[in-house]
Amino acid sequence: MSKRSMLVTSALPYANGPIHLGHMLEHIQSDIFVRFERAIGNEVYYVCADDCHGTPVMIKAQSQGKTPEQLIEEVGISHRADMQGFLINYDNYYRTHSPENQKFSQEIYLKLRERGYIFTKTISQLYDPVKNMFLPDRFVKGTCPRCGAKDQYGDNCEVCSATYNPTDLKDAYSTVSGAKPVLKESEHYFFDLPKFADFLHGYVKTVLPPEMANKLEEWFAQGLKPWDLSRDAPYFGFPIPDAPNKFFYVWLDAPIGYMASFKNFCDKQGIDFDVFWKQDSDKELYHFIGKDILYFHSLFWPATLKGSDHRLPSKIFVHGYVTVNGAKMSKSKGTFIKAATYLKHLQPECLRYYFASKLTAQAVDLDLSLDDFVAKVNSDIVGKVVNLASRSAGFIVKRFDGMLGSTICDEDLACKFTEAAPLITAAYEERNYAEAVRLTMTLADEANRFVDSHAPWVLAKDEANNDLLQAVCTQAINCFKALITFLSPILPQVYAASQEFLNDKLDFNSAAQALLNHQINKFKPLFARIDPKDVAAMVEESKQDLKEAQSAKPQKEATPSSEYVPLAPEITIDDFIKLDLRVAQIIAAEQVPEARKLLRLQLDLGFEQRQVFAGIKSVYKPEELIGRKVIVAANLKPRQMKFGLSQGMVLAAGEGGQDIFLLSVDNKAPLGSKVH
RNA sequence: CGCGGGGUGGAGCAGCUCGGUAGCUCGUCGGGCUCAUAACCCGAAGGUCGUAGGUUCAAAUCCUUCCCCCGCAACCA
Repeated sequence: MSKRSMLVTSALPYANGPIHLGHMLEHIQSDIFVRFERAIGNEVYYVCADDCHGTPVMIKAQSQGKTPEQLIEEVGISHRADMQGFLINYDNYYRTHSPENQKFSQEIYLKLRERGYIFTKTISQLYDPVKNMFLPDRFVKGTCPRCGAKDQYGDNCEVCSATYNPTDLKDAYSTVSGAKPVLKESEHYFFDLPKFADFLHGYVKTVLPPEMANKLEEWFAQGLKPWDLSRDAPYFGFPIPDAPNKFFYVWLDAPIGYMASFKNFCDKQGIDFDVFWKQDSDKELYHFIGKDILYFHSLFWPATLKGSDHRLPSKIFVHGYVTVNGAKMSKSKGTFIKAATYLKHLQPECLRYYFASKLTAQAVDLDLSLDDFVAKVNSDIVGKVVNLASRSAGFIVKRFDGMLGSTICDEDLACKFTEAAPLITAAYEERNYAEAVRLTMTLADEANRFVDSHAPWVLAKDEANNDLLQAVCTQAINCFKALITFLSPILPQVYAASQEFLNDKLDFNSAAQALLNHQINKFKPLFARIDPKDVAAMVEESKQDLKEAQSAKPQKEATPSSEYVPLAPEITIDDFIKLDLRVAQIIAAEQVPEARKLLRLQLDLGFEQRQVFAGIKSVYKPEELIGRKVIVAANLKPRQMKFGLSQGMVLAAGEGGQDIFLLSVDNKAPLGSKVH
C-alpha cells in the first residue's frame, strides 16, 4: 500500500472559556486517528487553533477589563496546556486572530466578490443604545410573547418552546447593558449560498455518513438562504475590505483558521502549503467536528472553498456530545468538568482509553459514567493488559537474566493475534475505536487464560521445566507487546514506557510478530489504577468552580433583569489617586450642530478655563447648564475631536441614552478644588 | 404529526445493513489459583431486547402505532 498523505483538524475551541471534557472527546478522537495513521506509516499533519473572534469574546474581555487580545492570549495559553496535558499531539496550535488568517480571509472574500457571490442588503436589527452595538440574538432577553415567561432568549422560549424573532419579545433588554434595545438599520454583506445548493446537495453525500446527510436534507428541502457574513463595529474580527466599520462574522474566518494554522506551520517547516490546498490536491483533508457545527462545516465552508478555487474536505467526521452519568454536563452536579480540573486528579490516558472504548464512527452521544469509567480502566488496562507483563516479567528477569526464549509454545494463540491485527487496523481506520478496543481486550482475555492454563508458577518449581517456563513467559510477554502496540494510538505514554521495558521499538505494523532471544528490562508498574477517591475529588472541585463563578459575577445571572452593570475589577488606592478630579463651573454651553450627542462646554477651573465636549445632548439643554458646578476629570489627556479639542471629561452617572445624570457638588465648593 | 439519533439483564455497551428464539465488560453470588498493581481462571444467578400491533414457519433484527430520552430547528458561538 502506498503511503498516504493527509491533513487532519479538530474543531477550533472558542476563546471565551476553558476547555472541558466535551472538547476533549473530539481532540482525543482526532489525536487517536492521527497517531494511528502515523503508526501505520502515513504522513499526517495535524493542526488546530483557538477561535478568537466574535461578540462573546469582545464582551467577556470588556467585563474583565481587558482587551480582546489580552483575553485570547491568556485563554490560548490555558488551552494549549490542557491539550498538551491530554497528550494531544498537534503539529501546530494557532489562533484565528493572526496575520495569516486575515490574509486568507480577505483573499477568499475578494475572490468570492469577484465571482459575484457577494451582495449587500440593508437589514434592521436590535441595537443596544448604551453600548452602541448591534445585539446578536443571544444577547437579547425579554418576556415571551406567547406564554409570558420572563427572561427568555431572543429566538425561542424555554418554557413554552415558542419560536419568534427578538423583536417580538415584550420588555426586551440587552443582556450586555440592561438597556432597552432599539431597531436600527444597517447594510450587511451576504454570501450567496443558494447558488451552491446543487453542488452542496451532491457533495455532502460524499463526505458525511448517511445519517448526517439525512439531517442536512431538511435544510436543503427548506432551501438554503444567503449567509450574512458581515458584522458592524464594534466587533472583534477582521475588517472587510472596502467596507468601513464592517467586520467578518466569526464563522467566516473560523474554518479558514484551519488553513492559517497549517500555513503558519508550513512556513516554519518549509512544507509546501499549496500542495494541500490547491483545487486539485490529491492530499487528504479530514475535519473532526461535533454535531453542533455540522451546518457550518458541511455547507458554508465547502461553499466558500469551492467559490474561491480551493480544494474541498475529503471527509467530515462528526461526533456526538459527552454526557456524564447519563445526563448533560451540569455545573451544580459537578459534572461540568474542566480539562484542567480533570488533569489535577487523574491521568490523561484514563480518559483517552475510556472515550476510545466507546467511540464509534456514529455521531451518537457518549456517556461518561464515572463508576463505569473507574471499573473499565482499572479492569482493562491494569487487570488485563499490563498485568500480563507484570505476571510474566518476574520469571524472565529472575530465571533467565531477562532473556526472552527462542520459541513460544502455543501457535494457535499466536495465530489469533496475527489474525486480529488487520481487523484492529481496519477498526481504527473506520474510527470504530470501540471495536478496536473490544478486539484487543478479547485477545487480552485469551492471553490471560493461556497463562493460567500453563501455570508458570507451578512450572517454576521444577528446574526440569525451564524451557517450557521460558516459552510460556516469552509468549505472555509477546502477547503484552502486541496488545500495548495495538493500543498505542490511545495510550501513548504506556506505549513509550513499554518500549523502555521491552527494550525495543514497537511497530504497529508488526505488532503480532514475536520478539525472541531478546533482552528485556526489569518490569516497573506501567499504569496506576484509578482511585475512586480521585474521581470524587474531581467532582467536588468542579462544584467548587461553580460556586466561585457565581460569587465572581454576583447578580448578572441571578437577576438578569437588573439594570446594573457588572463591577469593574478591583483597583488599589494608587490607581485611584492617579485620577485628578476637580470642581469646575460651566460658564458657557452650546449646541454642536453636526454632533449627535455632544454639547460644547466652557469650564472654569479657577486656575484656568477649558473647553470640554460632553455627550449629554440627549438630556440637557445648554441654557440650563450655565452656572452649574460639575466635577471634571482634569488630568485626562486632551482629545482632538472632530469639532475641536476636548480638555477633560465631565462626570455623569447613568448608562447613556436618556440615562445621564451630571454629578453635582455643594455650591460652596471653590472652583478648582480637588476631589478625594 | 418539524427534523435527526437513541431506548437490549443492576451499570456501560455489542448484535439489527444480509431475520432463525441474546452476547461482551463491569458488578453480584459460589469456587479455584497465588505468578501479578486484591490482579488472574472456572462456574452461577439475572434480560424475551421501551410500548402496542403487523409481516413471517421464525423478529432484538423488517413494517406501522404510541411513550420516553438526547440533540438540532440557520446567523447562536
